[in-house]
Amino acid sequence: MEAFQLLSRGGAKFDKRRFQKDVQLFSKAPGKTQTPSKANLADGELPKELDYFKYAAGGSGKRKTEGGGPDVVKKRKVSEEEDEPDSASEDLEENEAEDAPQRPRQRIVAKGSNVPAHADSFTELAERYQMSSLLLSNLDRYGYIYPTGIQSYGIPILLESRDLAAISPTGTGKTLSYLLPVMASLGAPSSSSNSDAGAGVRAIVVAPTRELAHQIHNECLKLAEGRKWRIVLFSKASAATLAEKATRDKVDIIITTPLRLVASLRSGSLELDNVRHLILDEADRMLDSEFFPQVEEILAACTHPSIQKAVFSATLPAGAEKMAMQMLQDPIRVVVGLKDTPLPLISQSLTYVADDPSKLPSLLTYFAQPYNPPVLIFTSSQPRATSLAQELILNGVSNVDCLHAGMTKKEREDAVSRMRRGESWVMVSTEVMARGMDFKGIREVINYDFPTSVQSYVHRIGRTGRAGREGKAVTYFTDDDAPFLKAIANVLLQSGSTVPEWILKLPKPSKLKRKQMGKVKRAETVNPARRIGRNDAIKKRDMIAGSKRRIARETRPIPLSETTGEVSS
DNA sequence: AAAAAAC
Repeated sequence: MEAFQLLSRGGAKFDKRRFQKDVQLFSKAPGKTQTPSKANLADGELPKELDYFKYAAGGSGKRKTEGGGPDVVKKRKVSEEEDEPDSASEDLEENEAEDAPQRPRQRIVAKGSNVPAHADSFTELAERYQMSSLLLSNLDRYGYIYPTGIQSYGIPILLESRDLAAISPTGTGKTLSYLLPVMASLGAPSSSSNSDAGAGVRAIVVAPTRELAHQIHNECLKLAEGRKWRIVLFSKASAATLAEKATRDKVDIIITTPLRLVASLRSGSLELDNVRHLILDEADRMLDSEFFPQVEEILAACTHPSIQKAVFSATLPAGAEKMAMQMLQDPIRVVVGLKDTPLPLISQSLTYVADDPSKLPSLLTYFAQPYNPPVLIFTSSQPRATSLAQELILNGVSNVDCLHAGMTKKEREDAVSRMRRGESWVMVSTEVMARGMDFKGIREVINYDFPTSVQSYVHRIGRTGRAGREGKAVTYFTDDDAPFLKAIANVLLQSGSTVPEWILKLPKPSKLKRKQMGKVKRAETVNPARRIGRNDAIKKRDMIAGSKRRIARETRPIPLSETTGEVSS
């Protein structure tokens, strides 16, 4: 591992010309620059639904501290010039009024009892809820100009102490949607004269990976600047410190992964009886079968009668949503855009690679041509991530990094910071990077291994195209991936990308399976050996059906493209 | 449907 990091450190220097296209895009900002300012916030004439332009201004604005300020302007320009009434924008506008909008608009639906009015600006929020001027100036300092859709709807709901299930696409500012109201309603740090604060931790944010918890912690620290909040990124070390009561009582917010918190609960070193705010980020992940038992334990430990709970995600399958609604009290459900759908800003494509051995050559061909770094590559397992990274390095690809949960804490941290500094051109990773991570300006996501669910797909490709930027996502698929191909293809379609017609003609796997069960005798579907030598049609159908009982390896894999005629009938 | 991730 070390050797390969060394290898990856060497090689060509960062080539600025690679970015020239952007630099030009950014700097040739036209007359209508209109630097976002407070004056804009005051005009109060904003539409009820926040459009992408507005969203982009708010979201990419925060990048001005990290680099490339003018992109706020750039995005605005792009949005204004675009008048592509393509299927994606139409989808998103299905509930929109009659005025034919030139820009795609987000559809925002808030359901629940007595839904608080949304707020169109941060100043409006501050006035309505007496938010501290410090929070407001920190927003300003970090370039948050306009609230995004989810912020504009979600923040008032949380500030009015309501429970919330928030569904909003990747990269649309969900983190701020809960951090801001939590900090605003905590009022002041516990250590100061805050009479009704009580003793012990007052707010908890739970996230599925260390990297994401770390990132949320950083965001939280930004908002807290200038005041002595005690915001703790929960780790082994901080857990040990928090075991002392004197320390524990002064903590305001803990940001943690579930098992870390549960470990402290079990050891009796931490009590959550004063927790007033509990946030589950990546809620569907937190409620899946692996994490849910831990989340249950956390929920059970939060015994304060007036606890506020909220869940956030870009995806929330029906089952997870049901569970979420059960744990929430009189919740309000906010959906921005279409559930389980990527932003149309991400141009997606599917690439057929016949089988696993064909993937590496395809990827190397890709890297042999000019490409836009940084690129994030997803594999299905830790060993595959490691070996793919090594292969890329051996084949001369520059600045390759790897990140998966099998690496040490330090290795992971180092990989993330190289990514943050823009030193990684190519990051090979696993599902651990799929959710929540906000690396600035990832230009392209490559699904080297096919994602195992629509949710995984949506989150993975959501690492690009964040905060109003454009992004590109390529997904490799093999014959083995056929059973799940159509579901993903539909996601592409729904978000405005195009899909080869033959893929759309694929029947639903389950349906086909049933059909096949009717035709093929039971014994044959049970015994894979019996199928060898059968005619191609059956083999093909087997592949499409994705039966676990695969045809023996010696059978030549049949490219899916050759099979469409038959299976689509 | 299944791996990854959480300590």
